Amino acid sequence: MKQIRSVKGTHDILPKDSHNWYQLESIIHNVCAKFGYKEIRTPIFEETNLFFRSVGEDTDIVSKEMYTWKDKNGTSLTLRPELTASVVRSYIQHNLGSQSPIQRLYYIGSLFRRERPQKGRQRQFHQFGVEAFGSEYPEQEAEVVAIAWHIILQVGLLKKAKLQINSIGSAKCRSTYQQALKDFFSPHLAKLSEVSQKRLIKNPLRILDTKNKEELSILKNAPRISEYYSKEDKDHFEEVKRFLKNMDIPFIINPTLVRGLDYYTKTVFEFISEDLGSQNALLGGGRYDGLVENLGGKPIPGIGFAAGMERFLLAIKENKLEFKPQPPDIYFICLDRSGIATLLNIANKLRTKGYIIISDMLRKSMKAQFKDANKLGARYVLILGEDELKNHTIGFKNLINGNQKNIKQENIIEFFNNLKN
RNA sequence: GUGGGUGUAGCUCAACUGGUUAGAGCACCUGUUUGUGGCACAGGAGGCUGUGGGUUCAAGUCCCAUCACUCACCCCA
Repeated sequence: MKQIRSVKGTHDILPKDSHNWYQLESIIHNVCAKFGYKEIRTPIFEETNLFFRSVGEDTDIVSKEMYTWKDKNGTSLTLRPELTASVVRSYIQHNLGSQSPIQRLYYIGSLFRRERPQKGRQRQFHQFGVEAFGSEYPEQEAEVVAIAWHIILQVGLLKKAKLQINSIGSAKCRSTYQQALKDFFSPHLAKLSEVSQKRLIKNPLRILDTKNKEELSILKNAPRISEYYSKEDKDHFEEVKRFLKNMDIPFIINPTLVRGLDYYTKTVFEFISEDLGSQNALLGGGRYDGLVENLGGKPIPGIGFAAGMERFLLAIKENKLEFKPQPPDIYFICLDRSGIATLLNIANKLRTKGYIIISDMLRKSMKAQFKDANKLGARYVLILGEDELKNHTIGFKNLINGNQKNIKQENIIEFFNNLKN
């Protein structure tokens, strides 16, 4: 019979790795809490229309990468390929804006895109991200970037992650710029790739982040978005930069950074890491002042970012910054079957006091149990054998220095509490 | 969707131009120590060499197909 494997592009998170996920998640929760952001959890699938209207029908994500099916009642449903759309939907649906003019949210969850897997890219993958609704001011950019910066600091990747920022202007200046790009590229039409030719019509901005060498050389002389900023756009971007400098968050300006989703406006940014291979974006985001309105809400400005959990963990691993799993405090050894009930009872009492205790389930030899204790990194071993049972005591051994003594069973909790101090 | 690379033990990898029973390290189990871990030594278990076909006296090795994994393009976290 053919063995069933996990589906292409999906991965099991095995016990030897799961603690790394747990640690990363707890850093995310802690940092977000420091900024007053609250977690939001939305369903894993949505109506397909949500992504048409937010991400954009012409993007690759929507046009060829979504897992979409028809529900029994005929509605088209889709496994979410990104999370901003869902969060905005939820924000509008529950009228969160009326509870407070500022909504600071963050999320952690699975996403699905049907792409060819490669390093740092899977079909089911995980992102965390933040979304802040309500403020049009540049300090909101500063705050959101600072959250990203703090998380990167906490996981130890600050030296490896480079922040790039750009402004793609507000909707008005962007449309004149797009026209300018069309005018500029038209004479070079023949030299452009097929994809770029299509983009020239639909979304000329996207030509800017091409990797094609020939196109890059044409690009050198292309008009810059910065020449088309309105005064307001320009001032806004200057303020963002000033605030970041004041927080000592280093960045470089990348005028070709445009990002692939349709909804971005003004500030866009990415943290790049060189340890990720070709898919080098660790985290990316930007402002999306029109999105809430686009999806049927009030004209509320918003800004956020999304970060790849797998990419974070990959970079953490490459830099040997992996978290240490928590070892048990105590390994409880039983030598005599008649002692099992007593062992389970005492172990449970110690657990209610907060100790992590592991005991053998295979009735192994004492030697094998000691080996387990050592392998698991337990600090202490408790031993319950014939003699101890007879005398109502427990053998105690410190595995670090080898010291050993006998303790009365009734005093065991007190003994450990004193040990801690 | 397109292109390259790789498939041998749980993991990392050996096996000269095709040649006898496919090996090693790590991990696992047991023992040296009948109630004491790490270290050392000894032993054990674990394989349809991804799958199917072909060439050959003979295939892990060569050829074809297929599947899987992987990297890259496109695009994105």
